[in-house]
Amino acid sequence: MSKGQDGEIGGEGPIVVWLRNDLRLDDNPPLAAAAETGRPVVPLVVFDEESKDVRQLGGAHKWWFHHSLESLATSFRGKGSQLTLRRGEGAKIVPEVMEEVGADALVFNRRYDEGSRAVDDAVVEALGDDVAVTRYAGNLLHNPDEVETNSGGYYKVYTPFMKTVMKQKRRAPVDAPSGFKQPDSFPKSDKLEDWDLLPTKPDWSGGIRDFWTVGEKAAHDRFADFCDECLGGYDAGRDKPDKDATSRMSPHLRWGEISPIRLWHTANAYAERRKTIPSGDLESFLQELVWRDFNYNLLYNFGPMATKDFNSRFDDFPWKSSKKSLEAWQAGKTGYPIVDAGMRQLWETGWMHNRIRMVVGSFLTKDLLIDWREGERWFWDTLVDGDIASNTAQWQWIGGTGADAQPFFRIFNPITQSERFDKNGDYIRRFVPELKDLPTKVLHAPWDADEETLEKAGVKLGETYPKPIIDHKKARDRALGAYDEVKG
DNA sequence: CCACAATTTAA
DNA sequence: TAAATTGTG
Repeated sequence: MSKGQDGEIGGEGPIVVWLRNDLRLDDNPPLAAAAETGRPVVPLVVFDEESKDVRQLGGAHKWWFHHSLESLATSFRGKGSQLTLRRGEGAKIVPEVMEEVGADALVFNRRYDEGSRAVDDAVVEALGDDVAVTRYAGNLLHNPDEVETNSGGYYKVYTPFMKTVMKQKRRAPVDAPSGFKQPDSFPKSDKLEDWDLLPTKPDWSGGIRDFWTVGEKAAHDRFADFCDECLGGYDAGRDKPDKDATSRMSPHLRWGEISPIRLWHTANAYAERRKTIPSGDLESFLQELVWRDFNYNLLYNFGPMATKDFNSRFDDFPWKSSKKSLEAWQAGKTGYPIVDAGMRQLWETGWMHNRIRMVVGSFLTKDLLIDWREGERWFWDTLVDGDIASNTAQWQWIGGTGADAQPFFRIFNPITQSERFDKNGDYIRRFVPELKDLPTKVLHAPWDADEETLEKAGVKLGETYPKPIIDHKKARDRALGAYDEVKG
């Protein structure tokens, strides 16, 4: 059985390409390698809710998954091929499909979380020795076991990891195959509609639909626009939630509609061509891609991350469980406009600006003292980009429990953050419309406004908009006190 | 009690 | 966004 990303594909019959978080034709190494052999290619997607320890998709995930598959199926049809959809346990379904088409080779991109790795190993095990399996590394800049410290370990700190990655050679992107040889007959396929991935009554997906275009082509188009309009000035622009100045590649990367290697090369080539992009802006963008690799490095080399504090000192941290506070946070009704704007953006669009993710995360874990796992779970359920590595790593970062985390005692002041990053209040006004007529100087902290100002804007605190559910100063002191208990 | 408007809610 | 629920003349 062959292994590794440069391995030849063994066997001589049809090849099954098992697609997972790589729903694309461009820069997809196993797909390209399979097409290149000239042997029949069978692209397969398995919807697996049965294998143990695999995290179930959240609602927003499912919406994206549906539309991404629709788009991918169209792409394959355009190349004279056909995407096969099957539902069930990976270790049962993959061998079944291979048998059905007489395939003797299986190729796929590696996955890095424990649960998925177990499924992949179980599939390989179930296939036995008559089938050649080749695993590729198509979804990261580097395989996490290929970025080592000088002493042969793995990085727990971002900056040295980033410096090593910047120096490292990485593979060049591979173009989408121009076509695929068909098998004698394609395996039977489920109907996408039967997977029930879309919400029915009520259909809550309108806000998401308005905000996003799903699929490989949309990802490339959006990124081209981003390079034209936002790459120059990215370093400062990315921190302004009221501007549309981030790449918004996160869901496309999450589902693998575009690869990080492709983004890396496209951004570099663009900056090369247009000499006007300041190098610091390009660098900042590339470093965001490195953060994604760093998170996978943590997950793969030190996981699990969704459940266990990276820094075990926090295992005994006195988190509070308050259903009421958690629900107010989830609903965007904390009484802190910047926090509420973020939480409502998430609910409406399936996404939240990264700057604001930090603000709401700090508020949940430090002001409300609620366990970061609660926040992580909510994000997993509501984000279209909820990523097994980045979501967990970022929650541990903001909660202070992670590797190279924000120190727990660094507690964001939601008012200062709001004034600094949403200076004109456009972001708040967009997502918290009941405050839109307040003058900007009181918008960030409406409880400080005088009666007349509130009345003129039609705001009645406690009625049209909540009073703050907690006093930040007191909450800050309480958090520091709680931290004393575990800081040792 | 209805017709329609306004508001809430749904992963 | 749009269905479901609540409010109003």
